[in-house]
Amino acid sequence: MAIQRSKSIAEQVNVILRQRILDKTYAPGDRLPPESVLAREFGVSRATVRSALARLDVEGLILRKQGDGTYVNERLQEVNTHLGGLWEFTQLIESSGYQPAIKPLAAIYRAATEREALTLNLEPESNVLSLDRLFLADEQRVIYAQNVLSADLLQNASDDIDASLHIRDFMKIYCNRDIAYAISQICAVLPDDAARKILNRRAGLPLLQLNITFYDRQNAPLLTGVSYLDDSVLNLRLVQAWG
Amino acid sequence: MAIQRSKSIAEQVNVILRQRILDKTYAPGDRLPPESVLAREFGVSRATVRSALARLDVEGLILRKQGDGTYVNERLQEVNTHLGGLWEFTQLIESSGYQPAIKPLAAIYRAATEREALTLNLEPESNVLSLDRLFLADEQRVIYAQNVLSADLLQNASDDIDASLHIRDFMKIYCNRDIAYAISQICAVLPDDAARKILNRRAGLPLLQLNITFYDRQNAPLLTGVSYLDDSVLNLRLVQAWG
DNA sequence: TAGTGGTCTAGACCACCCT
DNA sequence: GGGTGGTCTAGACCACTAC
Repeated sequence: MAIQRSKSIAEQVNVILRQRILDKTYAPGDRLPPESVLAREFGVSRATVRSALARLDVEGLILRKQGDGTYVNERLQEVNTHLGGLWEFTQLIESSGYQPAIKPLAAIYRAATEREALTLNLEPESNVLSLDRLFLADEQRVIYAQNVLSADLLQNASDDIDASLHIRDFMKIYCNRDIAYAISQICAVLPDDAARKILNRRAGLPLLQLNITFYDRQNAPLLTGVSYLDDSVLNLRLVQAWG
Repeated sequence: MAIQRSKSIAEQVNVILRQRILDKTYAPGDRLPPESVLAREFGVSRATVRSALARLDVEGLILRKQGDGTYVNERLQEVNTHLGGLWEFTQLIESSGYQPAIKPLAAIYRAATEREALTLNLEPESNVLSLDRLFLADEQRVIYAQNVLSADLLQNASDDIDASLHIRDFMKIYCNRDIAYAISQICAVLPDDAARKILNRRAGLPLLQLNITFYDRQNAPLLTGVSYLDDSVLNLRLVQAWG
């Protein structure tokens, strides 16, 4: 878990508060100390504390009541992800209580399909790297992900690519690119035989299909892919705070 | 460009900027004026402008680049929702380019099922109001929603309930309750015959199923339901900004 | 009424990108 | 260097809730 970009003060406060909620220093249903008290404790301004609390609010971890106080949401034991974490498959698996693992199935260079070239803004038939990966939750097969990126993006075109990395780390290490946002389409499908067998799924049962394309800050498409998610194992529970 | 004091200033600035993006005053790919200029134009502080821009950023409508500027995301024509709008079905339909309509199918009182009583924190067999509604997109049937709430919540227990309201307005008008957040589960299912026929769907085709429960700020469950979504008509396209 | 979160301000400094 | 967004501060007032 090498993210460690808790650089800003607000982010650090966020981490501390989250930890206190998780280890029940602030127990479920409890009222947190007022923002002014937290600000004094951490030696920061109230605005900084509010910035940290805002994230916890969006995730549903806390409930804020004007004129009253801020409370730990006691209903979040059963929820395994908030909306922002939808595309972090390993994190999704982990927060469902499983041990995540990524098993690379294939990493091959080939010509782009028409759809891929269009999505990635490439010339037809351009050379792309195709990554097939299987996500495991406690040895159970839960997500089958097929991703494609332009071969031109790869800087260290070594032959031994570590396809078990998080997609974000993969893009950073091999392409020196940062993912800024993603556009996705979610639908229900009956998987083809290949996907069905890889996920060890009985015929006739539907799966969730996620078509995801990642972009960088310059709005250049970096990577596109199709993922199949077995929702019989992985409960996709989301919490969404109301604006 | 008068700023009214009714809603928050940041919200009004947000609406104005969103409008300018939609009507192409700020065209796709364009750089927005700097925050300091916007602050001066609206006569507000830079923090307020930033608060307004933050929402547009989360929705993917703009891309912010440190040291450079803020740009209109030119890739958002095809996206019909951001994650926060997932549970606003009419808004979802509207932003897909269709005319939304809610057709009430049934509004009956009955005893709660075991699952419903558990979810809503009710005594077994409590009296509940069951609302069956069909969402139309340009006359096409796209979402079939079955919702249930405790009969005790209804204050004006009139016989003529308007079930064509948005669920948020419904809770406000008939129960005087505000929805604070929702916990949902999303999965792919083969619908039973009833749901299949209501949505006019061929047999054997999967649908998206959303199990949603709404809560208020006091963390009391207000309403729970199951919705079936026809993703062949309604493309569920989401944009998710990366933290 | 006292205390809470919600909002807004004015100003400061930093990190980063451009030329 | 000059300008941009990113962060943080100190202080103010408002809206709401509990008592």
